[in-house]
Amino acid sequence: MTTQADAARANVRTIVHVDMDAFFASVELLRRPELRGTPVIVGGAGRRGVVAAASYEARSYGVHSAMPSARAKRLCPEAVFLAGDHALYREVSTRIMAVMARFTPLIEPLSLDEAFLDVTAARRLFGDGPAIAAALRSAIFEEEGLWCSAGVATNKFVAKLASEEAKPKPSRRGPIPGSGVFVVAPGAEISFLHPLPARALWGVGAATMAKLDRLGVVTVGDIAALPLTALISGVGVAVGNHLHALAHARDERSVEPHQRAKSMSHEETYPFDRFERADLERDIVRMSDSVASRLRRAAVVARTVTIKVRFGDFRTITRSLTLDAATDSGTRIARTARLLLDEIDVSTGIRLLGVGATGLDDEAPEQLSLDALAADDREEWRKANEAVDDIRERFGTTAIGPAALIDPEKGIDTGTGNENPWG
DNA sequence: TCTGGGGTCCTGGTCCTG
DNA sequence: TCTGCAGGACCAGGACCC
Repeated sequence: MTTQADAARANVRTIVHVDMDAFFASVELLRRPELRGTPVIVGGAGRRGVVAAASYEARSYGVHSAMPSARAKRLCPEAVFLAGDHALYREVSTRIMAVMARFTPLIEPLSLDEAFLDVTAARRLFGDGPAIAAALRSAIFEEEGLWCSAGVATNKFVAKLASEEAKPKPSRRGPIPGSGVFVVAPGAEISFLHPLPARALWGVGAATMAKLDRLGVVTVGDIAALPLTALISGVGVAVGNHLHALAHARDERSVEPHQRAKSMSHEETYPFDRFERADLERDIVRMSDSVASRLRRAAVVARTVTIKVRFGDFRTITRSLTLDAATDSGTRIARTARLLLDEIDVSTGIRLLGVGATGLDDEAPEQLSLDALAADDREEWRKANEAVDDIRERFGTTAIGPAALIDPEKGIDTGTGNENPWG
């Protein structure tokens, strides 16, 4: 454990990583308290669903997130499956982030249930890093009834691994409580890191671990002991440099509070493979509309439209097209996505379809477009889109949608410019 | 066992342009 | 006018994260 004076003397940053414990499952238990003590699994219970979150009781059976739900059911037949309510999780997450904001404005959310906080300046007001982490943890529990684990260290990456150490551990006799807060004192990073398995490093997944295996690497310490050239020849330049830095506890990244999204997408796996192009085209319209709506809500426009197709044999391809001018129009995105889909043979069956937008920018859309709608029409459609967004804001996302989604006989936008899927 | 959804980042190939 | 080269943009896929 470090003290405030120690940290100040060392003139180092104090980073706290906060990670909610089994977040989705814990939120569900708040409104279903009768399920406490029983294994709860949040995720798709359908044919092709996977586990989004599992309570520690479920984890003691070997269930973990991203596991196919069918397998989770076999491992833990008595588990209660819940569909999940992302709108609720988002609401709770917003309130939790507000609690964090009382300690520091330097908060970088990683997801709904995780965030980095730079509390270096906050130490003067609230005490040292461990004290802040403990106070934060108590405040979140008092106000939301949810526990989190916190890691305290001098950089983001070590703080993240530290929060993992603080977490409860599943066991057959019930969850074993964690310490709640785990501190890696300045100067103790190497002795903390080196015994950990190499897989613990951010960026080491199955593929990279297989390459590291061939280099005889087991622990983080093994990576640190390798010459950089050997590491690079084994895993590539970018990954090699990255892992070499992490294994020596070097991570200079700052906590970035305001990160703009770089892409937005919507994809769906079908319960059964789809073969009909007309079905897929209707989904293209629906997904494009959803992506465009999110772009407008975020006040950004996209230059590149991407579709993702996963075939029945799990082979996955993407196709993308960069527009001459950025857009936030569902019509434009759908038209582009349909052009991309036209070049794909769907006769073997489609398991997943997705539409994405990348190359996001703040600039006004369609300013330079020559082939898009005439300027007056664009203005009309902009107003129409704004009206649609307004209706959805007030009455929900399903209150209004493209006409092509209502009448399957009618067909959709044929891509000639003035036609559109809305009417 | 049969593999979600929404993201980020990296790499390598191709094409275009100066 | 042709060729070679370098750099950038675009495209596709892979790996990884929560």
